Amino acid sequence: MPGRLLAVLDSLTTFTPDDRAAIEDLVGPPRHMPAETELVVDGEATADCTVLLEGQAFRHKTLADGRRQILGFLVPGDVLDFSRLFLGADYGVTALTACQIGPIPRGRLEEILVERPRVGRAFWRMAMLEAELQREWMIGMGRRSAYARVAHLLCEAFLRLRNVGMTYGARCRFPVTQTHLADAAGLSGVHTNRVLQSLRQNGLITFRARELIVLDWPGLIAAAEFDPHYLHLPSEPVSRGRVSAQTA
Amino acid sequence: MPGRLLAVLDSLTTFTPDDRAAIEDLVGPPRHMPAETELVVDGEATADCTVLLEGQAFRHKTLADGRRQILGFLVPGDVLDFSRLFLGADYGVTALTACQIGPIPRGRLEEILVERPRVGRAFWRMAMLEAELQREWMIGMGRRSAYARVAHLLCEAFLRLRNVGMTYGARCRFPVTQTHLADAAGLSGVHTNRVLQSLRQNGLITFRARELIVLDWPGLIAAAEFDPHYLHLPSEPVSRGRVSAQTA
DNA sequence: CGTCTAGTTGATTCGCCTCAAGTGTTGTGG
DNA sequence: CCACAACACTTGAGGCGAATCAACTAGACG
Repeated sequence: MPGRLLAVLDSLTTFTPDDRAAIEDLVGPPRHMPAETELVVDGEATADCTVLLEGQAFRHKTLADGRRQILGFLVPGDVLDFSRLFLGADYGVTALTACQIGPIPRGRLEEILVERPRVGRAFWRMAMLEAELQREWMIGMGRRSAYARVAHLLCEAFLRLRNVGMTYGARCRFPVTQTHLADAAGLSGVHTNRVLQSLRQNGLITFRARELIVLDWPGLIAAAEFDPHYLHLPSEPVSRGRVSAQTA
Repeated sequence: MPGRLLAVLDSLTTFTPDDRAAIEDLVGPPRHMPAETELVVDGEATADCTVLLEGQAFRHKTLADGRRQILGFLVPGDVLDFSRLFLGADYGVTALTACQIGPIPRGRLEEILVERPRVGRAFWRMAMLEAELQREWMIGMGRRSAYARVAHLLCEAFLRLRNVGMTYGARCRFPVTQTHLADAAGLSGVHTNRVLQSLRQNGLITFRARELIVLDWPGLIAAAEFDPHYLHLPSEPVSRGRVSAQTA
Protein backbone atom coordinates (compact mmCIF):
# COMPACT_ATOMS: atom_id res chain seq x y z
CA MET A 1 0.00 0.00 0.00
CA PRO A 2 2.72 2.55 -0.60
CA GLY A 3 0.12 4.19 -2.82
CA ARG A 4 -1.25 5.80 0.32
CA LEU A 5 1.46 8.45 0.27
CA LEU A 6 0.96 9.05 -3.41
CA ALA A 7 -2.77 9.41 -2.91
CA VAL A 8 -2.31 12.08 -0.30
CA LEU A 9 0.40 13.94 -2.17
CA ASP A 10 -1.75 13.66 -5.27
CA SER A 11 -4.46 15.66 -3.59
CA LEU A 12 -1.98 18.49 -3.09
CA THR A 13 -0.54 19.04 -6.58
CA THR A 14 -0.64 17.72 -10.10
CA PHE A 15 2.04 15.23 -10.99
CA THR A 16 3.52 13.84 -14.16
CA PRO A 17 3.72 10.06 -14.51
CA ASP A 18 7.44 10.38 -13.82
CA ASP A 19 6.76 12.14 -10.55
CA ARG A 20 4.38 9.38 -9.63
CA ALA A 21 6.93 6.70 -10.30
CA ALA A 22 9.51 8.56 -8.25
CA ILE A 23 7.16 8.78 -5.30
CA GLU A 24 6.31 5.10 -5.48
CA ASP A 25 9.99 4.42 -5.62
CA LEU A 26 10.69 6.64 -2.63
CA VAL A 27 9.02 4.48 -0.02
CA GLY A 28 10.96 1.42 1.03
CA PRO A 29 9.48 -1.99 1.82
CA PRO A 30 6.52 -1.67 4.22
CA ARG A 31 6.89 -2.94 7.75
CA HIS A 32 4.11 -4.22 9.97
CA MET A 33 3.98 -2.95 13.52
CA PRO A 34 1.66 -4.21 16.23
CA ALA A 35 -0.55 -1.83 18.17
CA GLU A 36 1.09 0.09 21.00
CA THR A 37 4.47 0.10 19.26
CA GLU A 38 6.56 3.24 19.48
CA LEU A 39 6.90 4.06 15.81
CA VAL A 40 9.05 7.10 16.50
CA VAL A 41 11.05 7.35 19.67
CA ASP A 42 11.53 10.81 21.17
CA GLY A 43 15.04 12.03 20.66
CA GLU A 44 16.18 9.08 18.59
CA ALA A 45 18.21 10.00 15.52
CA THR A 46 17.72 7.94 12.37
CA ALA A 47 18.58 8.12 8.73
CA ASP A 48 14.98 7.78 7.57
CA CYS A 49 11.69 9.34 8.04
CA THR A 50 8.51 7.34 7.91
CA VAL A 51 5.10 7.40 6.30
CA LEU A 52 2.08 5.76 7.86
CA LEU A 53 0.57 3.44 5.24
CA GLU A 54 -2.16 1.69 7.22
CA GLY A 55 -3.58 2.04 10.70
CA GLN A 56 -3.79 4.88 13.16
CA ALA A 57 -1.26 6.43 15.48
CA PHE A 58 -0.71 9.53 17.59
CA ARG A 59 2.09 11.99 18.14
CA HIS A 60 2.88 12.96 21.70
CA LYS A 61 5.35 14.58 24.04
CA THR A 62 5.79 13.32 27.56
CA LEU A 63 7.22 15.32 30.44
CA ALA A 64 9.59 13.97 33.05
CA ASP A 65 6.84 13.46 35.63
CA GLY A 66 4.62 11.52 33.24
CA ARG A 67 2.26 14.26 32.15
CA ARG A 68 1.57 13.63 28.49
CA GLN A 69 0.36 15.90 25.74
CA ILE A 70 -0.95 14.38 22.54
CA LEU A 71 -0.07 16.62 19.63
CA GLY A 72 -2.11 15.00 16.91
CA PHE A 73 -3.68 11.86 15.54
CA LEU A 74 -2.20 10.31 12.42
CA VAL A 75 -3.99 8.63 9.56
CA PRO A 76 -2.68 6.72 6.54
CA GLY A 77 -0.71 8.97 4.24
CA ASP A 78 0.65 11.12 7.06
CA VAL A 79 4.38 11.47 7.46
CA LEU A 80 5.21 10.63 11.06
CA ASP A 81 8.40 12.56 11.52
CA PHE A 82 9.07 15.30 9.04
CA SER A 83 11.11 17.12 11.59
CA ARG A 84 13.45 14.17 11.98
CA LEU A 85 14.67 14.76 8.47
CA PHE A 86 16.19 18.08 9.42
CA LEU A 87 16.42 18.42 13.17
CA GLY A 88 15.66 15.19 15.00
CA ALA A 89 12.29 14.35 16.49
CA ASP A 90 11.34 16.06 19.73
CA TYR A 91 8.28 13.85 20.12
CA GLY A 92 7.21 10.23 20.04
CA VAL A 93 4.70 8.51 17.81
CA THR A 94 2.80 5.50 19.08
CA ALA A 95 0.62 3.08 17.13
CA LEU A 96 -3.03 2.96 18.13
CA THR A 97 -3.76 -0.07 15.98
CA ALA A 98 -1.59 -2.51 14.12
CA CYS A 99 0.10 -0.37 11.52
CA GLN A 100 1.95 -0.57 8.30
CA ILE A 101 4.71 1.97 7.90
CA GLY A 102 7.03 2.76 5.03
CA PRO A 103 10.55 4.08 5.45
CA ILE A 104 11.57 7.09 3.39
CA PRO A 105 15.34 7.15 3.20
CA ARG A 106 16.59 10.55 4.13
CA GLY A 107 18.97 10.81 1.23
CA ARG A 108 16.41 9.80 -1.38
CA LEU A 109 13.90 12.32 -0.07
CA GLU A 110 16.41 15.13 -0.14
CA GLU A 111 17.27 14.18 -3.72
CA ILE A 112 13.69 14.06 -4.87
CA LEU A 113 12.96 17.44 -3.32
CA VAL A 114 15.60 18.84 -5.64
CA GLU A 115 15.06 16.74 -8.72
CA ARG A 116 11.29 17.03 -8.81
CA PRO A 117 10.04 20.48 -7.93
CA ARG A 118 6.42 19.39 -8.06
CA VAL A 119 7.05 16.65 -5.55
CA GLY A 120 9.02 19.02 -3.38
CA ARG A 121 6.15 21.44 -3.41
CA ALA A 122 3.72 18.71 -2.38
CA PHE A 123 5.91 17.79 0.57
CA TRP A 124 6.14 21.43 1.61
CA ARG A 125 2.37 21.58 1.47
CA MET A 126 2.08 18.53 3.66
CA ALA A 127 4.41 20.05 6.22
CA MET A 128 2.59 23.39 6.17
CA LEU A 129 -0.69 21.56 6.59
CA GLU A 130 0.62 19.80 9.63
CA ALA A 131 1.67 23.14 11.05
CA GLU A 132 -1.77 24.54 10.41
CA LEU A 133 -3.44 21.70 12.31
CA GLN A 134 -1.06 22.36 15.15
CA ARG A 135 -2.07 26.00 15.23
CA GLU A 136 -5.74 25.14 15.24
CA TRP A 137 -5.16 22.87 18.23
CA MET A 138 -3.40 25.76 19.97
CA ILE A 139 -6.52 27.86 19.66
CA GLY A 140 -8.53 25.06 21.12
CA MET A 141 -6.27 24.67 24.13
CA GLY A 142 -5.97 28.37 24.74
CA ARG A 143 -9.36 29.72 23.98
CA ARG A 144 -12.02 27.01 23.81
CA SER A 145 -13.97 25.35 26.61
CA ALA A 146 -13.39 21.70 27.37
CA TYR A 147 -16.68 20.85 25.73
CA ALA A 148 -15.87 22.65 22.48
CA ARG A 149 -12.34 21.32 22.53
CA VAL A 150 -13.34 17.68 22.68
CA ALA A 151 -16.04 18.22 20.08
CA HIS A 152 -13.49 19.92 17.84
CA LEU A 153 -11.11 17.04 18.21
CA LEU A 154 -13.77 14.57 17.19
CA CYS A 155 -14.80 16.67 14.18
CA GLU A 156 -11.22 16.80 12.99
CA ALA A 157 -10.61 13.10 13.53
CA PHE A 158 -13.79 12.18 11.70
CA LEU A 159 -13.11 14.32 8.65
CA ARG A 160 -9.50 13.23 8.39
CA LEU A 161 -10.50 9.60 8.61
CA ARG A 162 -13.23 10.11 6.04
CA ASN A 163 -10.70 11.72 3.76
CA VAL A 164 -8.74 8.47 3.64
CA GLY A 165 -11.80 6.30 3.30
CA MET A 166 -11.88 5.05 6.86
CA THR A 167 -15.44 6.02 7.73
CA TYR A 168 -18.62 4.06 7.09
CA GLY A 169 -21.44 6.54 6.84
CA ALA A 170 -21.46 8.41 10.14
CA ARG A 171 -19.29 5.79 11.87
CA CYS A 172 -15.60 5.36 12.16
CA ARG A 173 -13.15 3.32 14.11
CA PHE A 174 -11.26 5.70 16.38
CA PRO A 175 -9.37 3.43 18.72
CA VAL A 176 -8.48 5.83 21.52
CA THR A 177 -9.29 5.62 25.19
CA GLN A 178 -10.80 8.50 27.12
CA THR A 179 -7.35 9.00 28.56
CA HIS A 180 -5.99 9.58 25.06
CA LEU A 181 -8.68 12.15 24.44
CA ALA A 182 -7.87 13.77 27.76
CA ASP A 183 -4.19 14.02 26.90
CA ALA A 184 -5.05 15.42 23.50
CA ALA A 185 -7.40 18.04 24.88
CA GLY A 186 -5.25 18.97 27.86
CA LEU A 187 -7.88 17.77 30.33
CA SER A 188 -8.07 15.26 33.15
CA GLY A 189 -9.49 11.85 32.43
CA VAL A 190 -12.40 12.35 34.76
CA HIS A 191 -13.48 15.59 33.19
CA THR A 192 -13.13 14.20 29.68
CA ASN A 193 -15.50 11.45 30.72
CA ARG A 194 -18.07 13.99 31.82
CA VAL A 195 -17.67 16.02 28.66
CA LEU A 196 -18.24 12.92 26.55
CA GLN A 197 -21.33 12.16 28.56
CA SER A 198 -22.79 15.55 27.86
CA LEU A 199 -21.95 15.21 24.16
CA ARG A 200 -23.88 11.95 24.24
CA GLN A 201 -26.73 13.40 26.22
CA ASN A 202 -27.02 16.18 23.71
CA GLY A 203 -27.45 13.57 21.04
CA LEU A 204 -24.32 14.56 19.14
CA ILE A 205 -22.25 11.37 19.20
CA THR A 206 -21.88 7.84 20.34
CA PHE A 207 -18.42 6.73 21.35
CA ARG A 208 -18.11 3.18 22.57
CA ALA A 209 -15.89 0.21 21.95
CA ARG A 210 -13.50 2.50 20.10
CA GLU A 211 -16.08 3.39 17.57
CA LEU A 212 -17.20 6.96 17.03
CA ILE A 213 -20.64 7.55 15.58
CA VAL A 214 -21.63 11.07 14.67
CA LEU A 215 -25.34 11.34 15.33
CA ASP A 216 -25.75 15.04 14.67
CA TRP A 217 -23.03 16.52 12.52
CA PRO A 218 -24.37 20.07 12.38
CA GLY A 219 -24.83 19.95 16.12
CA LEU A 220 -21.32 18.68 16.67
CA ILE A 221 -19.85 21.33 14.40
CA ALA A 222 -21.75 24.01 16.26
CA ALA A 223 -20.62 22.71 19.65
CA ALA A 224 -17.04 22.67 18.41
CA GLU A 225 -17.16 26.04 16.65
CA PHE A 226 -15.64 23.96 13.89
CA ASP A 227 -14.64 25.34 10.52
CA PRO A 228 -13.25 22.59 8.29
CA HIS A 229 -11.45 25.11 6.11
CA TYR A 230 -8.18 24.72 7.99
CA LEU A 231 -7.93 21.05 7.06
CA HIS A 232 -7.59 21.98 3.38
CA LEU A 233 -9.30 18.75 2.45
CA PRO A 234 -9.83 18.01 -1.21
CA SER A 235 -13.46 18.24 -2.24
CA GLU A 236 -13.42 14.52 -2.82
CA PRO A 237 -11.93 12.05 -0.36
CA VAL A 238 -8.69 10.30 -1.21
CA SER A 239 -10.68 7.19 -2.04
CA ARG A 240 -9.66 3.63 -1.34
CA GLY A 241 -10.43 2.86 -4.98
CA ARG A 242 -7.92 5.32 -6.35
CA VAL A 243 -5.34 4.17 -3.87
CA SER A 244 -5.43 0.52 -4.86
CA ALA A 245 -5.72 1.33 -8.55
CA GLN A 246 -2.49 3.28 -8.43
CA THR A 247 -0.74 0.73 -6.31
CA ALA A 248 -1.54 -2.15 -8.61
CA MET B 1 19.66 44.68 6.80
CA PRO B 2 18.69 41.81 4.55
CA GLY B 3 21.69 40.10 6.12
CA ARG B 4 19.39 39.18 8.97
CA LEU B 5 17.90 36.32 7.00
CA LEU B 6 21.31 35.17 5.89
CA ALA B 7 22.58 35.26 9.44
CA VAL B 8 19.78 33.03 10.66
CA LEU B 9 19.97 30.62 7.76
CA ASP B 10 23.72 30.60 8.20
CA SER B 11 23.33 29.19 11.66
CA LEU B 12 21.44 26.24 10.18
CA THR B 13 23.77 24.98 7.45
CA THR B 14 27.04 25.71 5.74
CA PHE B 15 26.80 27.72 2.56
CA THR B 16 29.04 28.40 -0.38
CA PRO B 17 29.62 32.02 -1.36
CA ASP B 18 27.25 31.44 -4.26
CA ASP B 19 24.52 30.31 -1.91
CA ARG B 20 25.09 33.42 0.15
CA ALA B 21 24.78 35.68 -2.84
CA ALA B 22 21.58 33.92 -3.87
CA ILE B 23 20.06 34.44 -0.45
CA GLU B 24 20.99 38.11 -0.39
CA ASP B 25 19.47 38.39 -3.81
CA LEU B 26 16.29 36.65 -2.70
CA VAL B 27 15.02 39.39 -0.43
CA GLY B 28 13.49 42.35 -2.19
CA PRO B 29 13.84 45.99 -1.12
CA PRO B 30 13.10 46.38 2.61
CA ARG B 31 9.95 48.18 3.68
CA HIS B 32 9.43 50.11 6.90
CA MET B 33 6.25 49.47 8.80
CA PRO B 34 5.06 51.43 11.85
CA ALA B 35 4.16 49.63 15.06
CA GLU B 36 0.70 48.05 15.19
CA THR B 37 0.66 47.39 11.46
CA GLU B 38 -0.84 44.16 10.25
CA LEU B 39 2.15 42.67 8.45
CA VAL B 40 0.23 39.61 7.38
CA VAL B 41 -3.53 39.69 7.10
CA ASP B 42 -5.41 36.51 7.93
CA GLY B 43 -6.72 34.86 4.81
CA GLU B 44 -5.14 37.29 2.40
CA ALA B 45 -3.50 35.70 -0.62
CA THR B 46 -0.28 37.22 -1.94
CA ALA B 47 2.48 36.34 -4.28
CA ASP B 48 5.21 36.81 -1.71
CA CYS B 49 6.18 35.69 1.66
CA THR B 50 7.99 37.96 4.05
CA VAL B 51 10.99 37.97 6.31
CA LEU B 52 11.22 40.16 9.39
CA LEU B 53 14.45 42.15 9.16
CA GLU B 54 14.17 44.49 12.15
CA GLY B 55 11.76 44.85 15.01
CA GLN B 56 9.40 42.51 16.78
CA ALA B 57 6.01 41.13 15.85
CA PHE B 58 3.58 38.41 16.82
CA ARG B 59 1.53 35.79 15.03
CA HIS B 60 -2.06 35.35 16.10
CA LYS B 61 -5.43 33.91 15.27
CA THR B 62 -8.59 35.71 16.25
CA LEU B 63 -11.99 34.09 16.62
CA ALA B 64 -15.25 35.62 15.51
CA ASP B 65 -16.16 36.83 19.00
CA GLY B 66 -12.83 38.55 19.55
CA ARG B 67 -11.03 35.89 21.58
CA ARG B 68 -7.44 35.97 20.41
CA GLN B 69 -4.70 33.40 20.64
CA ILE B 70 -1.13 34.49 20.09
CA LEU B 71 0.79 31.70 18.39
CA GLY B 72 4.29 33.04 18.68
CA PHE B 73 6.53 36.07 18.92
CA LEU B 74 8.75 36.90 15.97
CA VAL B 75 12.27 38.25 15.96
CA PRO B 76 14.50 39.48 13.14
CA GLY B 77 15.35 36.68 10.76
CA ASP B 78 12.03 34.90 11.19
CA VAL B 79 9.89 34.27 8.17
CA LEU B 80 6.43 35.62 8.89
CA ASP B 81 4.34 33.48 6.65
CA PHE B 82 5.92 30.30 5.38
CA SER B 83 2.54 28.75 5.06
CA ARG B 84 1.42 31.45 2.67
CA LEU B 85 3.86 30.16 0.12
CA PHE B 86 1.97 26.91 -0.22
CA LEU B 87 -1.46 27.19 1.32
CA GLY B 88 -2.39 30.75 2.29
CA ALA B 89 -2.03 32.17 5.76
CA ASP B 90 -4.59 31.13 8.33
CA TYR B 91 -3.29 33.67 10.81
CA GLY B 92 -2.33 37.30 11.11
CA VAL B 93 0.97 38.88 12.02
CA THR B 94 1.05 42.24 13.75
CA ALA B 95 4.02 44.50 14.38
CA LEU B 96 4.88 45.18 18.02
CA THR B 97 7.41 47.85 17.18
CA ALA B 98 8.28 49.71 14.04
CA CYS B 99 9.56 46.99 11.75
CA GLN B 100 11.54 46.46 8.63
CA ILE B 101 10.33 43.63 6.47
CA GLY B 102 11.68 42.12 3.27
CA PRO B 103 9.54 40.54 0.60
CA ILE B 104 10.56 37.14 -0.72
CA PRO B 105 8.96 36.67 -4.11
CA ARG B 106 7.20 33.36 -4.21
CA GLY B 107 8.63 32.35 -7.56
CA ARG B 108 12.21 33.18 -6.63
CA LEU B 109 11.97 31.18 -3.42
CA GLU B 110 10.57 28.16 -5.20
CA GLU B 111 13.41 28.41 -7.72
CA ILE B 112 16.10 28.68 -5.11
CA LEU B 113 14.72 25.70 -3.20
CA VAL B 114 15.39 23.66 -6.33
CA GLU B 115 18.56 25.26 -7.60
CA ARG B 116 20.37 25.34 -4.27
CA PRO B 117 19.85 22.25 -2.18
CA ARG B 118 21.76 23.67 0.75
CA VAL B 119 19.53 26.71 0.85
CA GLY B 120 16.48 24.53 0.48
CA ARG B 121 17.58 22.46 3.41
CA ALA B 122 18.10 25.56 5.54
CA PHE B 123 14.57 26.74 4.78
CA TRP B 124 13.19 23.33 5.67
CA ARG B 125 15.06 23.53 8.94
CA MET B 126 13.58 26.93 9.65
CA ALA B 127 10.10 25.63 9.02
CA MET B 128 10.66 22.54 11.16
CA LEU B 129 12.00 24.72 13.92
CA GLU B 130 8.90 26.84 13.82
CA ALA B 131 6.82 23.68 14.11
CA GLU B 132 8.86 22.57 17.07
CA LEU B 133 8.26 25.84 18.91
CA GLN B 134 4.59 25.43 18.22
CA ARG B 135 4.62 21.96 19.75
CA GLU B 136 6.42 23.20 22.83
CA TRP B 137 3.76 25.85 23.27
CA MET B 138 1.12 23.15 23.01
CA ILE B 139 2.62 21.34 25.94
CA GLY B 140 2.57 24.54 27.90
CA MET B 141 -1.08 25.19 27.20
CA GLY B 142 -2.14 21.65 27.83
CA ARG B 143 -0.01 20.53 30.69
CA ARG B 144 1.65 23.42 32.50
CA SER B 145 0.28 25.74 35.18
CA ALA B 146 -0.30 29.39 34.42
CA TYR B 147 2.80 30.27 36.42
CA ALA B 148 5.07 27.87 34.55
CA ARG B 149 3.52 28.82 31.25
CA VAL B 150 4.22 32.52 31.61
CA ALA B 151 7.72 31.81 32.88
CA HIS B 152 8.32 29.53 29.91
CA LEU B 153 7.16 32.18 27.52
CA LEU B 154 9.57 34.69 28.99
CA CYS B 155 12.47 32.23 28.88
CA GLU B 156 11.82 31.56 25.23
CA ALA B 157 11.44 35.20 24.33
CA PHE B 158 14.62 36.12 26.13
CA LEU B 159 16.76 33.44 24.51
CA ARG B 160 15.42 34.10 21.07
CA LEU B 161 16.05 37.80 21.43
CA ARG B 162 19.53 37.14 22.75
CA ASN B 163 20.20 34.93 19.78
CA VAL B 164 19.72 37.89 17.45
CA GLY B 165 21.67 40.28 19.63
CA MET B 166 18.70 42.12 21.07
CA THR B 167 19.50 41.69 24.76
CA TYR B 168 21.76 43.79 26.94
CA GLY B 169 23.03 41.64 29.71
CA ALA B 170 19.98 40.35 31.51
CA ARG B 171 17.72 42.98 29.95
CA CYS B 172 15.75 43.10 26.76
CA ARG B 173 13.11 45.16 25.15
CA PHE B 174 10.01 43.02 24.92
CA PRO B 175 7.28 45.44 23.93
CA VAL B 176 4.17 43.47 24.80
CA THR B 177 1.34 44.37 27.13
CA GLN B 178 0.08 42.01 29.79
CA THR B 179 -2.86 41.41 27.51
CA HIS B 180 -0.48 40.13 24.85
CA LEU B 181 1.06 37.77 27.36
CA ALA B 182 -2.40 36.64 28.42
CA ASP B 183 -3.41 35.89 24.84
CA ALA B 184 -0.17 34.03 24.29
CA ALA B 185 -0.54 31.93 27.42
CA GLY B 186 -4.26 31.32 27.03
CA LEU B 187 -5.05 33.17 30.25
CA SER B 188 -7.17 36.10 31.28
CA GLY B 189 -5.53 39.46 31.63
CA VAL B 190 -6.27 39.64 35.32
CA HIS B 191 -4.71 36.32 36.09
CA THR B 192 -1.66 37.08 33.96
CA ASN B 193 -1.17 40.18 36.05
CA ARG B 194 -1.19 38.13 39.23
CA VAL B 195 1.19 35.58 37.79
CA LEU B 196 3.61 38.34 36.82
CA GLN B 197 3.37 39.73 40.31
CA SER B 198 4.36 36.44 41.84
CA LEU B 199 7.21 36.05 39.38
CA ARG B 200 8.38 39.48 40.57
CA GLN B 201 7.84 38.68 44.22
CA ASN B 202 9.91 35.54 43.80
CA GLY B 203 12.70 37.72 42.53
CA LEU B 204 12.79 36.11 39.11
CA ILE B 205 12.09 39.03 36.80
CA THR B 206 11.28 42.67 36.38
CA PHE B 207 8.89 43.56 33.61
CA ARG B 208 8.02 47.21 33.29
CA ALA B 209 7.81 49.78 30.58
CA ARG B 210 8.09 47.00 28.01
CA GLU B 211 11.45 45.96 29.30
CA LEU B 212 12.09 42.49 30.63
CA ILE B 213 14.91 42.01 33.11
CA VAL B 214 15.81 38.51 34.15
CA LEU B 215 16.96 38.73 37.75
CA ASP B 216 17.35 35.02 38.43
CA TRP B 217 17.82 32.93 35.33
CA PRO B 218 18.19 29.55 37.04
CA GLY B 219 15.13 30.36 39.11
CA LEU B 220 13.13 31.35 36.06
CA ILE B 221 14.16 28.21 34.20
CA ALA B 222 13.16 26.08 37.15
CA ALA B 223 9.78 27.82 37.46
CA ALA B 224 9.19 27.29 33.75
CA GLU B 225 10.44 23.69 33.62
CA PHE B 226 12.37 25.13 30.70
CA ASP B 227 14.73 23.09 28.55
CA PRO B 228 16.31 25.29 25.87
CA HIS B 229 17.11 22.27 23.73
CA TYR B 230 13.97 22.63 21.64
CA LEU B 231 15.03 26.04 20.39
CA HIS B 232 18.01 24.49 18.59
CA LEU B 233 19.97 27.66 19.13
CA PRO B 234 23.51 27.84 17.85
CA SER B 235 26.08 27.80 20.62
CA GLU B 236 26.94 31.35 19.73
CA PRO B 237 24.33 34.02 19.11
CA VAL B 238 23.78 35.27 15.58
CA SER B 239 25.70 38.38 16.46
CA ARG B 240 25.03 41.88 15.24
CA GLY B 241 28.66 42.09 14.23
CA ARG B 242 28.47 39.17 11.88
CA VAL B 243 25.26 40.47 10.47
CA SER B 244 26.55 43.86 9.51
CA ALA B 245 29.85 42.46 8.30
CA GLN B 246 28.07 40.22 5.87
CA THR B 247 25.66 42.91 4.81
CA ALA B 248 28.40 45.37 4.03
C1' DC C 1 -12.35 -17.00 38.81
C1' DG C 2 -9.45 -13.28 39.71
C1' DT C 3 -6.89 -9.60 37.67
C1' DC C 4 -6.35 -5.68 34.80
C1' DT C 5 -7.73 -1.84 32.35
C1' DA C 6 -11.40 1.45 30.89
C1' DG C 7 -15.04 3.76 32.15
C1' DT C 8 -18.19 5.90 35.61
C1' DT C 9 -19.68 8.42 39.74
C1' DG C 10 -19.56 11.52 43.84
C1' DA C 11 -17.34 14.77 46.94
C1' DT C 12 -14.22 18.19 47.54
C1' DT C 13 -10.75 21.53 46.34
C1' DC C 14 -8.52 24.93 43.77
C1' DG C 15 -6.96 27.43 39.74
C1' DC C 16 -8.43 30.58 36.93
C1' DC C 17 -12.28 33.53 35.11
C1' DT C 18 -15.48 37.30 35.38
C1' DC C 19 -17.14 41.42 37.03
C1' DA C 20 -16.23 45.68 38.91
C1' DA C 21 -13.79 49.40 40.55
C1' DG C 22 -9.83 51.37 41.24
C1' DT C 23 -4.71 53.71 40.09
C1' DG C 24 -1.26 55.12 37.32
C1' DT C 25 0.67 56.89 32.86
C1' DT C 26 0.76 58.57 28.39
C1' DG C 27 -0.60 61.58 25.02
C1' DT C 28 -3.56 65.12 23.07
C1' DG C 29 -5.99 69.32 22.48
C1' DG C 30 -7.80 73.45 24.53
C1' DC D 1 0.52 74.00 30.90
C1' DC D 2 -3.32 71.85 32.47
C1' DA D 3 -7.60 68.89 31.68
C1' DC D 4 -9.11 64.73 30.32
C1' DA D 5 -9.25 60.82 27.46
C1' DA D 6 -7.48 56.45 26.61
C1' DC D 7 -5.09 52.73 27.82
C1' DA D 8 -2.19 49.63 30.76
C1' DC D 9 -1.98 47.95 35.00
C1' DT D 10 -3.73 46.69 39.70
C1' DT D 11 -6.81 45.03 43.32
C1' DG D 12 -10.85 42.69 45.48
C1' DA D 13 -14.89 39.68 45.59
C1' DG D 14 -17.34 35.93 44.02
C1' DG D 15 -18.30 32.08 40.99
C1' DC D 16 -17.44 28.43 37.90
C1' DG D 17 -14.92 24.99 35.41
C1' DA D 18 -11.91 21.59 35.78
C1' DA D 19 -8.56 18.98 38.81
C1' DT D 20 -7.97 15.71 42.36
C1' DC D 21 -9.07 12.01 45.36
C1' DA D 22 -11.45 7.92 46.10
C1' DA D 23 -14.55 4.37 45.25
C1' DC D 24 -17.01 1.45 42.40
C1' DT D 25 -18.70 -1.03 37.94
C1' DA D 26 -18.03 -3.44 33.71
C1' DG D 27 -15.91 -5.85 30.32
C1' DA D 28 -11.64 -8.43 28.54
C1' DC D 29 -8.44 -11.84 29.21
C1' DG D 30 -5.69 -15.57 30.97
